[in-house]
Amino acid sequence: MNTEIPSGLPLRERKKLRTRQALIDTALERFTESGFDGTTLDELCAAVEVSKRTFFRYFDSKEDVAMAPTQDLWTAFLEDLRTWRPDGRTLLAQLQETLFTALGRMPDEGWVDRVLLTRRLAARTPSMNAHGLQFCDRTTRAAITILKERFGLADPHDLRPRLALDMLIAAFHCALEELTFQPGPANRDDLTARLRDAFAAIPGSVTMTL
Amino acid sequence: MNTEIPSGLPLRERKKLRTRQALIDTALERFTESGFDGTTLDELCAAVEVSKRTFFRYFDSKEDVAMAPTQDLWTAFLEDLRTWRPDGRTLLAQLQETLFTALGRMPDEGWVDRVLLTRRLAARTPSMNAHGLQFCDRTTRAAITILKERFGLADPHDLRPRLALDMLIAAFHCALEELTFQPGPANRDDLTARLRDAFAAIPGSVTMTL
DNA sequence: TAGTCTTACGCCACTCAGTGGCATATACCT
DNA sequence: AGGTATATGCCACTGAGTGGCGTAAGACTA
Repeated sequence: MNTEIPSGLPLRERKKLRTRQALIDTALERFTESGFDGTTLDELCAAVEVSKRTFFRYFDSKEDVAMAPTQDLWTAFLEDLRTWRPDGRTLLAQLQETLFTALGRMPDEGWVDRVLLTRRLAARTPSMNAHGLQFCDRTTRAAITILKERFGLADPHDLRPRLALDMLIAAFHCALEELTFQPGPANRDDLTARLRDAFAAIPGSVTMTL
Repeated sequence: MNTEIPSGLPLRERKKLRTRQALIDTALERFTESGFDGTTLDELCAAVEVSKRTFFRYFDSKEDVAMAPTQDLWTAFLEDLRTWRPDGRTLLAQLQETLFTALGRMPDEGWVDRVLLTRRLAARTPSMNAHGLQFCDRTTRAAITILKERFGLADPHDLRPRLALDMLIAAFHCALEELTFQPGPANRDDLTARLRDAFAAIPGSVTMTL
């Protein structure tokens, strides 16, 4: 169920990582079982044996703790984007590849399952959905800032980078949703495959007729 | 500052419309002046001389009241979408036109200003931004449902309609953002113009190279 | 115009998320 | 072992949002 704790760190740091992970796991468990609104923070904190005050030193909100796995992916994405050299291909194609790279850096044991739990929770909890979307929005803006820093992008009113990023996110959401409704367990490769499909559908969505 | 009240309605309904509008206007005023978090619902309710209990009979949340103007547009959009006959053109092109039509039905006195106030508030208030995005998401899903009802859309795994809708929303956000940073007042036509620019940028965003 | 019915509203008490302050404990360092 | 830094716990508080119930005000009917 867990991401292993790197043992090279000082005891204090290891403890912190462990409580953090315990909060995430327990939260996903309880939220899934009793619903997001049906679980109080006091209950969650009691289960992990941590004070509510401490909870808020680890996470910004009740929604935040359940979003952590997804958050990890996009944090990795932004990191990769910072150390990235464009080749001749399409911006969109390269963003897609960067996302694949980031995806490859996620723990492949249980990570996708946690992401799917998050997604299913968001599907039935408006405030979680809202929080997740807001996080995507922040990521988009951060990515644009990075693009602007690394390559001039002379015209600040050029809307294309922003639109390209939004398409990336949209495709990601599509892929996740497809995977959510897929019966049986899923792993990182399944997500990758769904992502490829979603990316492939982008050009057609612009020219599609009814 | 106000949307006029249709005088054909019974007194009770007119009163309701008036308190609703008063809540919206006062909220935008206070939020803009003192910040979203710097304004309590008790203050707002006191200013409009309404109990907090009543506030929640009109709106679902504190964020909701400030989003009302934008909400009106997308509600109109969905209405138009329901009574819509496809011609030979691109799905995306027709969605764009539907949005323009809906836009034409908004009150052109002050409406855009309210939308811009909302947008500026969202820019500096995470919870408002989140709420707004969540609303867009709901709209997207509703639109897809409508599309599916009206034309078979045989394959439920065809991602293109969803992606097209997301592009429409992305372009709308781009247009709004551009308008937000434009100095001086803005009217409905300005928004229309920005929208055209944003829509025009979509194909290029797929093929753009860096 | 009176009488009744309906519906919106106000009030009150309550739950729960989130915050600030301060005392205490626990890991770190020398 | 002793001093320092930092994470945690406890307590009291604010503010959003809800449920229940009595009351007032608009809406139909005669």
